[in-house]
Amino acid sequence: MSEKELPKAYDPKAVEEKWYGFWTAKNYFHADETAGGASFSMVIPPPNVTGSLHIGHALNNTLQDILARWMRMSGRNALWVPGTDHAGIATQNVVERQLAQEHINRDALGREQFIAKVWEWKKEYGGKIIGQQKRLGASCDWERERFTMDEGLSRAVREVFVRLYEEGLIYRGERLINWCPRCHTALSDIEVEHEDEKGKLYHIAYPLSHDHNIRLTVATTRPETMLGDTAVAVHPLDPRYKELIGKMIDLPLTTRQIPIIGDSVLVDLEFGTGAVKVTPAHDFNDYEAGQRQLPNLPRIKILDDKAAILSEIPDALPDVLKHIAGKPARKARGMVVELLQEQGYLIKTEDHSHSIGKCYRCKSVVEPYLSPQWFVKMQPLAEPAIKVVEEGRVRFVPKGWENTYFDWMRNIKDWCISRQIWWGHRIPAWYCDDCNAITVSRSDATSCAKCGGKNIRQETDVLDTWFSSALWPFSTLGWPDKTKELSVYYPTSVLITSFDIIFFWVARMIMMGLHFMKEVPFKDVYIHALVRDAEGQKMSKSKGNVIDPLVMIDQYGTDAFRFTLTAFAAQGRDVKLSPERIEGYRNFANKIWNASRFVMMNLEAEFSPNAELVVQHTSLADHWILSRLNSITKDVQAALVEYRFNDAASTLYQFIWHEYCDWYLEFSKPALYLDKGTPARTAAQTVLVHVLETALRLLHPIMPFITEEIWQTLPEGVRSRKSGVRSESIMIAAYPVADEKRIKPEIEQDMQMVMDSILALRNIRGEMNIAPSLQITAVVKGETEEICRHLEKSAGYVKTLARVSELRIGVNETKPRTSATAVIKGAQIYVPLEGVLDLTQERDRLQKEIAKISKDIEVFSRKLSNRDFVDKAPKAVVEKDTAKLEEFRVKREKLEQSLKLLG
RNA sequence: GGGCGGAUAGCUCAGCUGGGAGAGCACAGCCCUUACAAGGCUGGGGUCACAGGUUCGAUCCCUGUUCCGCCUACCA
Repeated sequence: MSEKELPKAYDPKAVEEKWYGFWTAKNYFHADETAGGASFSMVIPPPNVTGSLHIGHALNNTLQDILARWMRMSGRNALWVPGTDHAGIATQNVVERQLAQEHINRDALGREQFIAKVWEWKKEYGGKIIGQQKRLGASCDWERERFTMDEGLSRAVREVFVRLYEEGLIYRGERLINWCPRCHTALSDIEVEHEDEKGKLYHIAYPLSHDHNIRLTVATTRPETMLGDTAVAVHPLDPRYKELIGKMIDLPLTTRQIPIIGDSVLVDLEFGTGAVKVTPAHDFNDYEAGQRQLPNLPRIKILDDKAAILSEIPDALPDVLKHIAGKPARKARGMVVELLQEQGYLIKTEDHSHSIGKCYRCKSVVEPYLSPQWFVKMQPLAEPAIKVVEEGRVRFVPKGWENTYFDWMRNIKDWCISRQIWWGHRIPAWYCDDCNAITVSRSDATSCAKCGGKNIRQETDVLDTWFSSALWPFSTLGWPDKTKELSVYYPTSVLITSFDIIFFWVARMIMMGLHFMKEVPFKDVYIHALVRDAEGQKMSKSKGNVIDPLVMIDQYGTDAFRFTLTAFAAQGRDVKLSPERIEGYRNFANKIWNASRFVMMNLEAEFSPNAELVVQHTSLADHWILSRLNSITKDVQAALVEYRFNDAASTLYQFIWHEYCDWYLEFSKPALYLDKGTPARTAAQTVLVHVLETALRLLHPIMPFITEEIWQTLPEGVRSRKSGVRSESIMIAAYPVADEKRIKPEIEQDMQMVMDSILALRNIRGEMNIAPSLQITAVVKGETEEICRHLEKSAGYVKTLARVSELRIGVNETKPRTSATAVIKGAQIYVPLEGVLDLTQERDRLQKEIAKISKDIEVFSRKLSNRDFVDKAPKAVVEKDTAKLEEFRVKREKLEQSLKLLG
């Protein structure tokens, strides 16, 4: 047989590292900005340095790698920029925890030392995820790997900050913001996750100042904040209370008297008691209502930065504070309620569920907190960003996500960008102790820009991590310098990401890209699904349902894992993943492996394809598989263009397994068993290996490793060439392009008839329990001479694949006595059963089939006797159905005859 | 409260602009046939969530209902 033999089963471990090393050594992943040609570019969503590759990254990176490899093979100057995000709060938390184990406290360490520790940590662990992306096969240009805190990107951050400040789009002010008492920092609105919680609604009576016998009952879920109440609101149209507006009320537990105000936004007539306590320092609604109604309404803070009750609150009774000062808000709640009850102010308590905000990093309850922060004015930036999506200059795929984007963008609020942590880009602003002016500067300031004084100190806050991510598409390409990279690769071609960071990242990139580059950052945004477990649950460590990509890769191989993710990445659907699925595609990899092994076994070492021989000796099966190959090449290309990754995957799966392996390899066997050098054999070999080689190239973007491994073992002459030069790797070979002339529907139809005949005969064998080893006789009655001639030519296929020793074909053939019958389009097939038959079973089968077809006939007759249908439906449809009905009738007649003949 | 998506075979899902319901897995039967048992061949299995409407005809379009996800919100 052959000199070249592959191992019997595909072993991913043995090949993956080898080829990844090869590709890297050859520098294939590197994109050359001076190379010219049409470019294709993407930036990776930078994973957190703290992260390790989870299944979401794996899907995200796989899809990008498919595009990168496909585009590269298609001749584009393809760049995929990798990198990591410093992930301010997340990383600081991780390092703090690590230090805590060594009993080191952040504050004791000091800012400088702590940051040094984080860098140390980053150096040691920050590269972990990069290594994992490499195991996934990611073809990123690693020479261009960036980090959001590296020198160049930090420069971009400062440039952006200063320019926005100078344009008046960044400002500092005291506002009510979301505060995480655990991380000890401000958060932006979208960094707060809302969760439903079962709580209580407390009804508390506030006595009117001028007459203690009249009491107004307010309802609240947070009684402890009442110490910060500075008003009570009622609806201005509420007949119960409108007389009271403007009157004063005594705030229980304090000596404070506060006004009753009317506010139609704050108060819902239908809810609670119709009266609301107003705590502007600790509630967003109340803060806004205060600004709306009484700009001078005092804001009394009652919680400190750890969400504990302050020890000094204006007008609070001393005994109250002695009691609860220093207690966390939640604990204080019960104590306040107790006090109110003792003093007769608590009217009642009822169950009530409402949503509370939690920190997206540490899940602590977030407090509205009054503090000075830095903000970006968003509306001027949002408007052009809305426009480009409306105009289609940025296209979301699937389109539905555009609504999500618009909703948020049209109601956008100013972005709180300051964080009270240490790890991140320190805000380049300096406060002057002499004149209080703020100096904002690209380089570290040494004196006050206003008074020239040297008494300045830098802002201690750092920027929100997402501030630097927003610049990613251009900062990674060298901005603010005018680089060749920017001119070649910006705007990038497509961004691949998941929906949960549309606000955090996608929207902000569009805004910043438009503002600073005057051009969109990417033309398409492909939003992929979220990966869930087999039960549809979000994967999380606490649920214990996490599938570790690295474990899957170890177990089933990278290619099988990648293929699984691709196959399930249907647009707009969540991916439900389970190891069994990966196993299924591991089997696919093995199938490809063995098919290749078969091909190789049937090639001489010195084999070289012979195109001329193919022209002269091409069989029907050859034409057929070539037609199918070109047809699916077209489909795969079309699917990739439209980001229908799953369609590309299933098309290839279907073709390789069920057309190439199941049928074509079997068809080719007779020719392959001819003597060496026989023209028909050489022709078959040529087609066999050509289709394999093309299919491997089509599949390479999804399954890079196995395709390279097999491709490299193919004989020299059959590996595709690029401009006449044999490619030294499949990853730089040309991506197949369909040759439309080779797609021949009539050939596919002819082949279908052959396959139908084989299926029919197999079916008879199966149903009649004819031993597989037993050769049978088959009689075919074709409806026309043409059909008979065609089947006669293909008799070899039928004989081999259906194990038929004697095959009689003709228009005048008749049904032999006691034979099984099968009807296919254009012919009847009979198998004499003498010696092998089970009459009862066969009778059952025929009766069943007659019943089935009778039902079809009934349906169609009814349809065709409907005058409306015949008159109004398109002619072609009516004709088609009429023909079908006739076909069914003939078929039924044949079946009934067979049944009779069977006796 | 607002919005989006889903409901098709036991399971997971395809079904493009309406024209006799599909795949994979699982299941059952038969096969170690010289590429592959991680395999081959064959088979069973569905009122397309429910109720209306449009149409000659609806899994597909429209309306409503129920259930399930998710996003979003200033639900004291």
